Amino acid sequence: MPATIRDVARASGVHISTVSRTFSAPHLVNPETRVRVLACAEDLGYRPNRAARALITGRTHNIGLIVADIANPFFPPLIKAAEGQARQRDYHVFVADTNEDVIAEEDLVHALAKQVDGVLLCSPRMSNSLIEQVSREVPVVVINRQVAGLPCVMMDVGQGARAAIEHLLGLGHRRIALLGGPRGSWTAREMRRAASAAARAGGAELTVIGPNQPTETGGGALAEQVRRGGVTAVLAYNDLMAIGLIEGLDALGLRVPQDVSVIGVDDIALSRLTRPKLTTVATPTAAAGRTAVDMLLQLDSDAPRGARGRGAAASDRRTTAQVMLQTVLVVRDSTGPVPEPGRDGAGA
Amino acid sequence: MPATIRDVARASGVHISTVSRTFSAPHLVNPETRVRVLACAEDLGYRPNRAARALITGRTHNIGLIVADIANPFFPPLIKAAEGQARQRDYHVFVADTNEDVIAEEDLVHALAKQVDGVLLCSPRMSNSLIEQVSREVPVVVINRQVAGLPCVMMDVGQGARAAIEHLLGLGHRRIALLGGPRGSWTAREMRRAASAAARAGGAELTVIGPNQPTETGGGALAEQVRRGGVTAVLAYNDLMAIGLIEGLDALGLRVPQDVSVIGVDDIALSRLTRPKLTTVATPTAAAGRTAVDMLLQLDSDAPRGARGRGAAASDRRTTAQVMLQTVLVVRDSTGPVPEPGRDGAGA
DNA sequence: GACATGAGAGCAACCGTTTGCATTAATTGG
DNA sequence: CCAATTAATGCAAACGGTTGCTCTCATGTC
Repeated sequence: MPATIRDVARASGVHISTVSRTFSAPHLVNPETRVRVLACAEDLGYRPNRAARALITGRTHNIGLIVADIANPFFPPLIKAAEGQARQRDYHVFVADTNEDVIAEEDLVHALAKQVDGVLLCSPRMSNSLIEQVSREVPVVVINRQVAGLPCVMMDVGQGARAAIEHLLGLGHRRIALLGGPRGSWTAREMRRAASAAARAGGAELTVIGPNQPTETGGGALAEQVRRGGVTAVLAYNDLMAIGLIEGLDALGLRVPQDVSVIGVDDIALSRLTRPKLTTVATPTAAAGRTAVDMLLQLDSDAPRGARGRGAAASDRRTTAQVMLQTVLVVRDSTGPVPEPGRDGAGA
Repeated sequence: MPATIRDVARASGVHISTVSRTFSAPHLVNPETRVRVLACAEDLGYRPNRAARALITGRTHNIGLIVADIANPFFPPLIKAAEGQARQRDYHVFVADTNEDVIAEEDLVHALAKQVDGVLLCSPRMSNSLIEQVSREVPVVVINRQVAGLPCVMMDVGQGARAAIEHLLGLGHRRIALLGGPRGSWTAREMRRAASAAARAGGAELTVIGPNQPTETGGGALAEQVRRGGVTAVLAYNDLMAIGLIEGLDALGLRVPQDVSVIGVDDIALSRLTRPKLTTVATPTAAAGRTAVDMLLQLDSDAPRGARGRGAAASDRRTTAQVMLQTVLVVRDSTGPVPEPGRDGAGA
């Protein structure tokens, strides 16, 4: 069985409180004593029991990260960044996956609440009011969504979508489709708003198809619909859907970008590997992960010990930071000039 | 602040031990009392504090899952399967990522040890002796590696590699390269052994290139070397490397499968999306995840409470299960007949 | 009617830490 | 030389649960 603080105390001939202080408040113990205690601890392979420590300090030094789908290549870079940042601050990240399921999401966050000091909700699918309720139980930072009164880190997909549409307009496209994201996604709503506005401003027609599953399969399934729509360009909710769509279009004999231009969002590693290489809106996922961890830890150090919950949490925080990270359009090979130039009267 | 067991006891007019039993041993409390307690608990939003419970029961109901690289698409399906299986058994999975780093791996497993009931070591890069040492501290199930005396779940990549080589032999290839995996990988060693044997048996020449980083970049970087080697077929350590290699070969003007045949391992979702679609050895990752969780939980229920560690753990377990899961070769479009048939005198 | 039986609930010790307070010894200032 | 301070340590009460034991009844048995 693992050595406890008592074993160390016995071995080094001091009281357990001295051992405790040797680890959590070294300046309070005599250097000589300290080295002796440390030696004994080392000797016995002692490691403080975090659960016991958490019980009394109220700090587990763990943070939870809930993502919609760990298999979606969008998330891993964010997860890694968060883990790295947390590790630097002596925290651990526990990742959990909801399978894009609202129920599982709620269950998980509750289950996690008690064993972490805070939760990062990444691309949550649940309702704002549910999120607010959760935030009363455990400190929360929301990623990829705006929730009033809660700390959020968002990526400016609105601007990204606008840039994408303008890029297409510049290539002469006037009939464009938007492949919508999953129901409940804030990002999907933002994209839709921005894309519609940009299309309208440019005198183009934007057809919205969705909501959809944000996967290759989801994208591939829409190929037929895209063809029937007679559009010359498509902006997809994410790269995965874009890639699936290209695959699907290919099966229908439509070439990208000769027949149809396709733009994705996220700039996942994969988008550089497919052929054609994907034009996409790059989102700063790693930065988002790091920022979110910092915000959560900040929140956490502000909160007086044991003062969690009881409604006050969300409201009386002096400044509830909301960070918007910039996106950038990366033009690669999946977009090109509209097939029959001038047909819509754009140029002349 | 969250309601504690005492609040519930007060509200329902019983002793805390009765509340405790209402949750952890319902049959010991009078049905009437039980419903009253449950009602109060519900009312106060009471949820047992897992940390406190863990302190005395020695069971956290969490299991740790340590993977080499969460961004490698090989892992997510395994993670998801493990999570699902665990959830069914009322356990939670905490995923952590080591970045293919031996040091981080060791740190993580130690940090996790105290807050979980067991650890799943997936594709560990550390030495066998280190793994054994770790297993003395916390129950461990090893995935994707064989460690004597420890429960392991492996995938039969040896057989897979053999099948792959034989497939290539059947297509007339006689000069084949093997792109090795990362240093310390058991899978890489197994593949190498089996592939060498199969090649020798078929009268072919096998060049081993490696060890390498098991990523697209790692694979892409080897294109030049593959060309110089003058081989007509390549078996890569995994799909990611295979895909990277194809990309790299393409940049050098070599076509797959016309000029070079390429086979990967894993059958990640992506391998169906690239062009050409990848021929690959499918590994039963989801099954591995589920099996590993079951084995760990089994282990855990065998162990008498608090009897962890002290050297006995590994040795006196009556049966240390070692499971080998089958792999299967999936032939797609990245393999084809050798360029100049008969040049090596195979057919006639 | 005495007695064993068992169900239901309470009591209190315990899990491994942290931490406010009390105690002691050594150091400083006047 | 005494009082006041400070440094180092010990003491014991928490934290939020679980569980072996004890106690009280109500029931069933002969």
